[in-house]
Amino acid sequence: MSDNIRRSMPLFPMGIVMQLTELSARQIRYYEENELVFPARTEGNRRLFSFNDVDILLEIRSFIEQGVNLAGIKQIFARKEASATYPNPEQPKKVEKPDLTDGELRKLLKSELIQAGKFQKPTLRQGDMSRFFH
DNA sequence: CTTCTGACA
DNA sequence: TGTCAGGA
Repeated sequence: MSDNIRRSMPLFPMGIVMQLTELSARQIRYYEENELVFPARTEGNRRLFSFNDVDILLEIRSFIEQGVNLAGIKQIFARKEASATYPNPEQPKKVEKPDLTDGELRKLLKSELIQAGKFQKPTLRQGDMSRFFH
C-alpha cells in the first residue's frame, strides 16, 4: 500500500498532462475545480500532477467521450470512493454488494448508456446522471 | 517560453 | 469549452 505514495507523487506539469490525456488545459483545470483531480503546486503556483491524477483524467476523458457529464462523473467517482474505503467500518467483512472494479463499473455504465441511447433519450446522456444511481 | 486566474464577442 | 488579457 506504500505504492500509493509513488502514484500520488507530484511529477508532471500541465503541458505534459495535456499530451498524456489529450485534454485541454481548460478542461483539466475545470476538473480540478470540480475536485476530480488534486494536483500539487510548485512555489510558483504551477500545477504538478501525480501519476494517479493522470490516470483519473484518462478515465474522465473516457466518460466524457461516452456522453457522461461532470455531474455524472462526480457520482461515479463518489461511488467508487465509497467502495474504496469502508462503507461499513463496523462490519467491513461481509458486505452485501461486492466492490466494483474500475473495469466492471465502466462496463456497466457503458451498457446502460447504450441502452439509454437506444431509447433516444439524450436527456439521460447529457443531463443529470442521478437517475442511474437512484 | 509555459502556466495561472478571471472573464466572456 | 475556447480564448484573450495581464501578470508571474
